[in-house]
Amino acid sequence: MKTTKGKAAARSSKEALKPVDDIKVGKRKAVSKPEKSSKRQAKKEKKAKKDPNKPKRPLSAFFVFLEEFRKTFKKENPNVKAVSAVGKAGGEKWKSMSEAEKAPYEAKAAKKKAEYEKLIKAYNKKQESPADGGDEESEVNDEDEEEEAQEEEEEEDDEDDD
DNA sequence: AATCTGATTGTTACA
DNA sequence: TGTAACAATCAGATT
Repeated sequence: MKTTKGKAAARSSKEALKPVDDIKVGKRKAVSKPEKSSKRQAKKEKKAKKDPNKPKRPLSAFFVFLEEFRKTFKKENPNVKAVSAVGKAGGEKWKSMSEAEKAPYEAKAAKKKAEYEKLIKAYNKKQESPADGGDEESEVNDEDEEEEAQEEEEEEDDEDDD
């Protein structure tokens, strides 16, 4: 049962038709120490959805850009239904973009990261055993810490000379 | 039916 | 320090 082992091209026959000969892209993992093979968690949250409160990792600038790119890509390529197509196209475009272009995306990603830290902290707290013999300074109030940090910071003041 | 896969890069987390 | 896996997406594919 190596359901999780599926090579870059094994079961699916749509995009998996790609030649696995020199595809070095799909080998991000198992680069030199596959001995452990002790994955901390499942690969997707779908299966390991045991903790619905667990915050997902912050999307990287690339992913933030991808979300927008996907719309555009699908709009111009409504026939393309392969996720890999957008991934590849987005990847190349991303590399083609200048850091100045990625800047706004990185800024967005930075916010996600900040929120993630906050969420993960709260998540850790919930996991921790609150029943700790000690003096707690009125910690939990209603065990319902809903996020409420909606701040729109637009720091765009850098366009003058050209 | 529900889980899983592929592909991109970045980022996070552990040893 | 470095590796390893996951973050979204979408429709097919597999269990």
